[in-house]
Amino acid sequence: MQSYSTKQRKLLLSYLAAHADEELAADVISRDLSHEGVSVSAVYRNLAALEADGKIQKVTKSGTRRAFYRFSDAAECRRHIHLYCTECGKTYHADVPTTDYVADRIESASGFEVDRSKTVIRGVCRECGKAADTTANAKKTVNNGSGT
Amino acid sequence: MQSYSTKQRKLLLSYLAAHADEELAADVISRDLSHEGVSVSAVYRNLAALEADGKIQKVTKSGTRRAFYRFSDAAECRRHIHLYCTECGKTYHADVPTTDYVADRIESASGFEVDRSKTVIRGVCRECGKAADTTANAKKTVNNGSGT
DNA sequence: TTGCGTGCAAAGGTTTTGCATGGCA
DNA sequence: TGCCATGCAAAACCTTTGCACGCAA
Repeated sequence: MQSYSTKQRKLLLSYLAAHADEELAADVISRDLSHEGVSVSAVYRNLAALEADGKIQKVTKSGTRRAFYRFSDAAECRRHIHLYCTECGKTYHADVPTTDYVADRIESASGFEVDRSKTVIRGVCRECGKAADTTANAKKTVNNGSGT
Repeated sequence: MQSYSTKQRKLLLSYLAAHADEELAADVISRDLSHEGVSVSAVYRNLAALEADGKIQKVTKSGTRRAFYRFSDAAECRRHIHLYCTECGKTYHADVPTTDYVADRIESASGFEVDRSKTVIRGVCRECGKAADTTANAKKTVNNGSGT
């Protein structure tokens, strides 16, 4: 299947690049791009294509019905695992040595080949962890849901 | 908020327990449970509550519009990271030492506190990796999408 | 008895699609 | 020129909700 480089496609791509590592809702992207003449369907269609292509990831958030899309620069990001802070929503990059270390360890232990580009580790970043510690004085239990 | 133990709730819980680590669509759960008198709304409402409670996770899959839910036994699973094979859809458990190793490494390198119960590492399991290798003789490129 | 949970069906919001037209190569 | 991509609006779909009733505690 051929693929043309249309104005809409370019705009979407540059929008995504400008918002790398953020989790974006389709309607937000759509709204921001509508000024420049990109229709909702174009956004959805391109988003779907990019996702099928592995260039962006679709994620779900609790409490809302819509899907969110996350883009990261391929060359830059293929190498390392992402750390997503469930408190502030920011995404961090684990450094390459750490990533390699982690991936190797898992691969040698389980024979499981880690796909760095698709793996997102969830947890709490340093900043939010600090904040929580402070709060913890008053309220000891911070984030101890049960879970899997 | 009080919480009653209803027939539907029990059925859903035991259904989830019987399908631990699988990624289940709400309508599938609903269909399977409808025989025993659990309505769609009950399924959704309970699923939402369980998710808000951190007991199950909601995930998105590419190519479909619906949400999938994954349950794992809390006591058993809180300790280790999950490895989700994007080829066959199975979820594996990294052993506890490996999990600790990985989590510690990330925590010490980035100050990022890993939430084991919410982290799912994506990649290809040993079985599927083997299968791919065999195929690779004919077709060298196996799964090299770009990505983040 | 109190009030949470359920079922049903209607409402809701997000995402997908059909069709005619526009634009890239 | 040939075909992919876009726009628009309607359709589809999954999920959520309102309301009255049932049931756990």
